Amino acid sequence: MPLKDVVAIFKALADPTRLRISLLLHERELCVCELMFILGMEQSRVSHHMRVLREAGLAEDVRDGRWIIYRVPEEARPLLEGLFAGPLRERIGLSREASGDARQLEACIRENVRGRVCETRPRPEGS
Amino acid sequence: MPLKDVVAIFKALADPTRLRISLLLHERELCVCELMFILGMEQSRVSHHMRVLREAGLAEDVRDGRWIIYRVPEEARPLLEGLFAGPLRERIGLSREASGDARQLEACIRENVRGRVCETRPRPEGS
DNA sequence: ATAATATATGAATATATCTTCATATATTGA
DNA sequence: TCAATATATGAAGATATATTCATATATTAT
Repeated sequence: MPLKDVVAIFKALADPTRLRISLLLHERELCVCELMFILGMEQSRVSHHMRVLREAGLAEDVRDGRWIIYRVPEEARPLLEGLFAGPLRERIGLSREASGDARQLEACIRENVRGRVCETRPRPEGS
Repeated sequence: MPLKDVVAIFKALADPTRLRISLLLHERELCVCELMFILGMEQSRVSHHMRVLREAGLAEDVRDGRWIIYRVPEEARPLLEGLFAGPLRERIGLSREASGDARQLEACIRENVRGRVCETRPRPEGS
Protein backbone atom coordinates (compact mmCIF):
# COMPACT_ATOMS: atom_id res chain seq x y z
CA MET A 1 0.00 0.00 0.00
CA PRO A 2 1.39 3.38 -1.04
CA LEU A 3 2.10 5.79 1.80
CA LYS A 4 -0.29 8.13 0.00
CA ASP A 5 -3.21 5.93 1.00
CA VAL A 6 -2.18 5.93 4.64
CA VAL A 7 -1.86 9.71 4.50
CA ALA A 8 -5.38 9.85 3.04
CA ILE A 9 -6.64 7.98 6.10
CA PHE A 10 -5.01 10.47 8.47
CA LYS A 11 -6.23 13.38 6.33
CA ALA A 12 -9.75 12.03 6.56
CA LEU A 13 -9.55 12.01 10.35
CA ALA A 14 -7.75 15.34 10.53
CA ASP A 15 -10.95 17.35 10.61
CA PRO A 16 -13.17 17.71 13.67
CA THR A 17 -16.39 16.99 11.80
CA ARG A 18 -15.07 13.89 10.08
CA LEU A 19 -13.48 12.61 13.26
CA ARG A 20 -16.84 12.96 15.00
CA ILE A 21 -18.60 11.20 12.12
CA SER A 22 -16.04 8.43 12.13
CA LEU A 23 -16.51 7.91 15.85
CA LEU A 24 -20.27 7.81 15.39
CA LEU A 25 -20.09 5.30 12.53
CA HIS A 26 -17.80 3.23 14.67
CA GLU A 27 -20.75 2.87 17.05
CA ARG A 28 -23.59 2.51 14.59
CA GLU A 29 -24.48 2.83 10.93
CA LEU A 30 -26.24 6.10 10.14
CA CYS A 31 -27.90 7.91 7.27
CA VAL A 32 -27.14 11.50 6.33
CA CYS A 33 -30.22 12.95 7.98
CA GLU A 34 -29.31 11.23 11.24
CA LEU A 35 -25.84 12.71 11.01
CA MET A 36 -27.37 16.12 10.32
CA PHE A 37 -29.49 15.73 13.44
CA ILE A 38 -26.61 14.61 15.64
CA LEU A 39 -24.07 17.13 14.37
CA GLY A 40 -26.49 19.99 13.81
CA MET A 41 -25.07 20.59 10.35
CA GLU A 42 -26.64 21.11 6.97
CA GLN A 43 -26.98 18.39 4.39
CA SER A 44 -24.38 19.29 1.79
CA ARG A 45 -21.77 19.85 4.41
CA VAL A 46 -22.28 16.33 5.76
CA SER A 47 -22.38 14.88 2.24
CA HIS A 48 -19.09 16.46 1.25
CA HIS A 49 -17.42 15.07 4.35
CA MET A 50 -18.84 11.63 3.63
CA ARG A 51 -17.16 11.66 0.26
CA VAL A 52 -13.78 12.22 1.87
CA LEU A 53 -14.35 9.41 4.35
CA ARG A 54 -15.58 7.14 1.56
CA GLU A 55 -12.59 7.84 -0.65
CA ALA A 56 -10.23 7.14 2.22
CA GLY A 57 -11.94 3.79 2.73
CA LEU A 58 -13.32 4.70 6.15
CA ALA A 59 -16.98 4.65 5.12
CA GLU A 60 -19.17 2.90 2.60
CA ASP A 61 -22.76 3.51 1.67
CA VAL A 62 -25.71 1.24 0.99
CA ARG A 63 -28.98 2.50 -0.32
CA ASP A 64 -32.04 1.59 1.73
CA GLY A 65 -35.12 3.03 0.05
CA ARG A 66 -34.69 6.74 -0.05
CA TRP A 67 -31.97 6.74 2.54
CA ILE A 68 -28.34 6.09 2.03
CA ILE A 69 -26.87 4.35 5.00
CA TYR A 70 -23.24 4.91 5.83
CA ARG A 71 -21.17 2.42 7.75
CA VAL A 72 -17.58 1.40 8.38
CA PRO A 73 -16.50 -1.14 5.74
CA GLU A 74 -15.52 -4.55 7.05
CA GLU A 75 -11.91 -4.05 5.91
CA ALA A 76 -11.60 -0.82 7.86
CA ARG A 77 -12.96 -2.17 11.14
CA PRO A 78 -9.67 -3.45 12.59
CA LEU A 79 -7.98 -0.23 11.57
CA LEU A 80 -10.49 2.04 13.31
CA GLU A 81 -10.64 -0.34 16.23
CA GLY A 82 -6.89 0.06 16.56
CA LEU A 83 -6.91 3.82 16.07
CA PHE A 84 -9.75 4.54 18.46
CA ALA A 85 -8.65 2.12 21.17
CA GLY A 86 -5.86 2.69 23.66
CA PRO A 87 -4.49 6.13 24.41
CA LEU A 88 -6.71 7.90 21.90
CA ARG A 89 -9.91 6.51 23.35
CA GLU A 90 -9.24 8.13 26.71
CA ARG A 91 -8.44 11.48 25.16
CA ILE A 92 -11.42 11.44 22.83
CA GLY A 93 -13.77 10.05 25.44
CA LEU A 94 -13.09 13.01 27.69
CA SER A 95 -13.84 15.54 24.95
CA ARG A 96 -16.98 17.59 25.20
CA GLU A 97 -17.82 17.06 21.54
CA ALA A 98 -17.64 13.27 21.66
CA SER A 99 -19.79 12.95 24.75
CA GLY A 100 -22.31 15.41 23.33
CA ASP A 101 -22.45 13.36 20.15
CA ALA A 102 -22.98 10.17 22.12
CA ARG A 103 -25.95 11.79 23.82
CA GLN A 104 -27.34 13.04 20.53
CA LEU A 105 -26.92 9.60 19.00
CA GLU A 106 -29.17 8.18 21.69
CA ALA A 107 -31.73 10.93 21.13
CA CYS A 108 -31.54 10.22 17.41
CA ILE A 109 -32.50 6.60 17.94
CA ARG A 110 -35.07 7.33 20.65
CA GLU A 111 -36.80 9.90 18.48
CA ASN A 112 -36.64 7.76 15.35
CA VAL A 113 -35.08 10.49 13.27
CA ARG A 114 -34.73 8.30 10.22
CA GLY A 115 -38.46 7.57 10.17
CA ARG A 116 -39.63 11.13 10.19
CA VAL A 117 -39.34 14.04 7.81
CA CYS A 118 -35.87 15.47 8.07
CA GLU A 119 -35.96 18.84 6.30
CA THR A 120 -32.74 18.10 4.50
CA ARG A 121 -33.05 21.23 2.40
CA PRO A 122 -33.73 24.84 3.31
CA ARG A 123 -37.39 25.63 2.67
CA PRO A 124 -38.11 27.60 -0.50
CA GLU A 125 -38.61 31.34 -0.04
CA GLY A 126 -41.67 32.21 2.04
CA SER A 127 -43.16 28.96 3.36
CA MET B 1 -8.64 16.63 26.19
CA PRO B 2 -10.42 18.78 23.62
CA LEU B 3 -11.16 17.06 20.33
CA LYS B 4 -9.13 19.84 18.75
CA ASP B 5 -5.95 18.32 20.20
CA VAL B 6 -6.75 14.91 18.79
CA VAL B 7 -7.42 16.50 15.42
CA ALA B 8 -4.02 18.21 15.67
CA ILE B 9 -2.42 14.79 16.08
CA PHE B 10 -4.12 13.47 12.95
CA LYS B 11 -3.30 16.67 11.07
CA ALA B 12 0.33 16.24 12.02
CA LEU B 13 0.36 12.75 10.52
CA ALA B 14 -1.72 13.75 7.49
CA ASP B 15 1.28 14.77 5.43
CA PRO B 16 3.63 12.32 3.75
CA THR B 17 6.78 14.05 4.96
CA ARG B 18 5.66 14.27 8.57
CA LEU B 19 4.39 10.71 8.55
CA ARG B 20 7.82 9.57 7.33
CA ILE B 21 9.53 11.69 9.99
CA SER B 22 7.26 10.34 12.68
CA LEU B 23 8.00 6.78 11.64
CA LEU B 24 11.71 7.53 11.69
CA LEU B 25 11.59 9.12 15.15
CA HIS B 26 9.65 6.12 16.32
CA GLU B 27 12.75 4.10 15.50
CA ARG B 28 15.46 6.48 16.66
CA GLU B 29 16.08 10.04 17.78
CA LEU B 30 17.48 12.21 15.01
CA CYS B 31 18.77 15.71 14.41
CA VAL B 32 17.61 17.91 11.55
CA CYS B 33 20.65 17.28 9.37
CA GLU B 34 20.12 13.54 9.69
CA LEU B 35 16.51 14.00 8.65
CA MET B 36 17.67 16.13 5.71
CA PHE B 37 20.00 13.32 4.69
CA ILE B 38 17.38 10.60 5.00
CA LEU B 39 14.55 12.50 3.36
CA GLY B 40 16.66 14.37 0.81
CA MET B 41 14.99 17.63 1.72
CA GLU B 42 16.27 21.09 2.52
CA GLN B 43 16.69 22.42 6.01
CA SER B 44 13.85 24.89 6.40
CA ARG B 45 11.37 22.45 5.00
CA VAL B 46 12.31 19.89 7.64
CA SER B 47 12.30 22.53 10.37
CA HIS B 48 8.81 23.74 9.52
CA HIS B 49 7.51 20.19 9.65
CA MET B 50 9.19 19.63 13.00
CA ARG B 51 7.31 22.58 14.41
CA VAL B 52 3.99 20.99 13.47
CA LEU B 53 4.99 17.67 15.02
CA ARG B 54 6.23 19.44 18.13
CA GLU B 55 3.06 21.47 18.55
CA ALA B 56 0.97 18.33 18.18
CA GLY B 57 3.02 16.70 20.94
CA LEU B 58 4.52 14.07 18.64
CA ALA B 59 8.10 15.34 18.88
CA GLU B 60 10.26 17.16 21.36
CA ASP B 61 13.73 18.60 20.98
CA VAL B 62 16.81 18.62 23.14
CA ARG B 63 19.87 20.61 22.32
CA ASP B 64 23.13 18.69 22.13
CA GLY B 65 25.93 21.09 21.35
CA ARG B 66 25.17 22.60 17.99
CA TRP B 67 22.63 19.96 17.14
CA ILE B 68 19.03 19.83 18.15
CA ILE B 69 17.94 16.28 18.62
CA TYR B 70 14.34 15.38 17.99
CA ARG B 71 12.62 12.45 19.62
CA VAL B 72 9.21 11.14 20.52
CA PRO B 73 8.19 12.45 23.97
CA GLU B 74 7.63 9.82 26.63
CA GLU B 75 3.91 10.71 26.84
CA ALA B 76 3.42 10.17 23.12
CA ARG B 77 5.11 6.76 22.97
CA PRO B 78 2.05 4.64 23.77
CA LEU B 79 0.01 6.68 21.31
CA LEU B 80 2.41 6.22 18.40
CA GLU B 81 2.94 2.62 19.39
CA GLY B 82 -0.80 2.12 19.11
CA LEU B 83 -1.15 4.06 15.88
CA PHE B 84 1.75 2.41 14.09
CA ALA B 85 1.03 -1.10 15.30
CA GLY B 86 -1.62 -3.41 13.93
CA PRO B 87 -3.25 -2.88 10.57
CA LEU B 88 -1.36 0.32 9.81
CA ARG B 89 2.02 -1.26 10.32
CA GLU B 90 1.41 -3.74 7.54
CA ARG B 91 0.21 -1.07 5.15
CA ILE B 92 3.02 1.32 5.94
CA GLY B 93 5.66 -1.40 6.04
CA LEU B 94 4.86 -2.34 2.47
CA SER B 95 5.20 1.22 1.20
CA ARG B 96 8.14 2.09 -0.99
CA GLU B 97 8.80 5.31 0.92
CA ALA B 98 8.99 3.70 4.34
CA SER B 99 11.36 0.96 3.26
CA GLY B 100 13.53 3.47 1.43
CA ASP B 101 13.66 5.57 4.57
CA ALA B 102 14.62 2.58 6.67
CA ARG B 103 17.52 1.94 4.31
CA GLN B 104 18.58 5.57 4.42
CA LEU B 105 18.39 5.57 8.20
CA GLU B 106 20.92 2.76 8.27
CA ALA B 107 23.17 4.60 5.86
CA CYS B 108 22.83 7.70 7.99
CA ILE B 109 24.14 5.87 11.04
CA ARG B 110 26.79 3.93 9.13
CA GLU B 111 28.15 7.11 7.54
CA ASN B 112 27.98 9.08 10.77
CA VAL B 113 26.05 11.94 9.21
CA ARG B 114 25.72 13.80 12.47
CA GLY B 115 29.46 13.90 12.94
CA ARG B 116 30.31 15.42 9.60
CA VAL B 117 29.58 18.76 7.94
CA CYS B 118 26.03 18.74 6.72
CA GLU B 119 25.68 21.71 4.38
CA THR B 120 22.44 22.74 5.94
CA ARG B 121 22.33 25.94 3.92
CA PRO B 122 22.71 26.62 0.22
CA ARG B 123 26.24 27.85 -0.47
CA PRO B 124 26.57 31.59 -1.04
CA GLU B 125 26.76 32.67 -4.69
CA GLY B 126 29.83 31.32 -6.53
CA SER B 127 31.68 28.98 -4.21
C1' DA C 1 -46.97 11.50 -13.89
C1' DT C 2 -46.17 14.62 -10.08
C1' DA C 3 -44.73 16.15 -5.72
C1' DA C 4 -42.07 15.44 -1.73
C1' DT C 5 -38.06 13.59 0.39
C1' DA C 6 -33.08 12.22 0.73
C1' DT C 7 -28.81 12.74 -1.02
C1' DA C 8 -24.90 14.13 -4.22
C1' DT C 9 -22.28 17.39 -6.60
C1' DG C 10 -20.34 21.57 -9.01
C1' DA C 11 -18.96 26.30 -8.48
C1' DA C 12 -17.45 30.07 -5.74
C1' DT C 13 -15.33 31.96 -1.90
C1' DA C 14 -12.75 31.92 2.29
C1' DT C 15 -9.25 29.83 4.86
C1' DA C 16 -5.46 26.83 5.80
C1' DT C 17 -1.29 24.48 4.43
C1' DC C 18 3.13 23.60 2.13
C1' DT C 19 7.25 25.11 0.05
C1' DT C 20 10.85 28.31 -0.83
C1' DC C 21 13.71 32.22 0.05
C1' DA C 22 15.86 35.29 3.03
C1' DT C 23 17.44 36.08 7.36
C1' DA C 24 17.87 35.60 12.46
C1' DT C 25 19.75 32.98 16.53
C1' DA C 26 22.74 29.85 19.00
C1' DT C 27 26.87 27.06 19.46
C1' DT C 28 31.57 25.73 18.53
C1' DG C 29 36.31 26.24 17.31
C1' DA C 30 40.14 29.06 15.75
C1' DT D 1 36.07 38.06 18.65
C1' DC D 2 35.18 36.03 14.16
C1' DA D 3 33.89 32.47 10.96
C1' DA D 4 31.53 28.31 10.27
C1' DT D 5 27.85 25.26 11.35
C1' DA D 6 23.07 23.92 12.79
C1' DT D 7 18.67 25.30 13.30
C1' DA D 8 14.45 28.41 13.52
C1' DT D 9 11.36 31.59 11.66
C1' DG D 10 8.85 35.24 8.92
C1' DA D 11 6.98 36.44 4.50
C1' DA D 12 5.27 35.38 -0.04
C1' DG D 13 3.27 32.56 -3.41
C1' DA D 14 1.13 28.31 -4.84
C1' DT D 15 -1.96 24.78 -3.75
C1' DA D 16 -5.36 22.35 -1.02
C1' DT D 17 -9.41 22.23 1.92
C1' DA D 18 -13.86 23.56 4.04
C1' DT D 19 -18.21 25.78 3.69
C1' DT D 20 -22.17 27.53 1.36
C1' DC D 21 -25.40 27.99 -2.34
C1' DA D 22 -27.67 26.29 -6.20
C1' DT D 23 -29.07 22.48 -8.56
C1' DA D 24 -29.11 17.62 -10.14
C1' DT D 25 -30.47 12.68 -9.25
C1' DA D 26 -32.94 8.90 -7.18
C1' DT D 27 -36.77 6.99 -4.54
C1' DT D 28 -41.39 6.87 -2.65
C1' DA D 29 -46.21 8.00 -2.16
C1' DT D 30 -50.19 9.96 -4.21
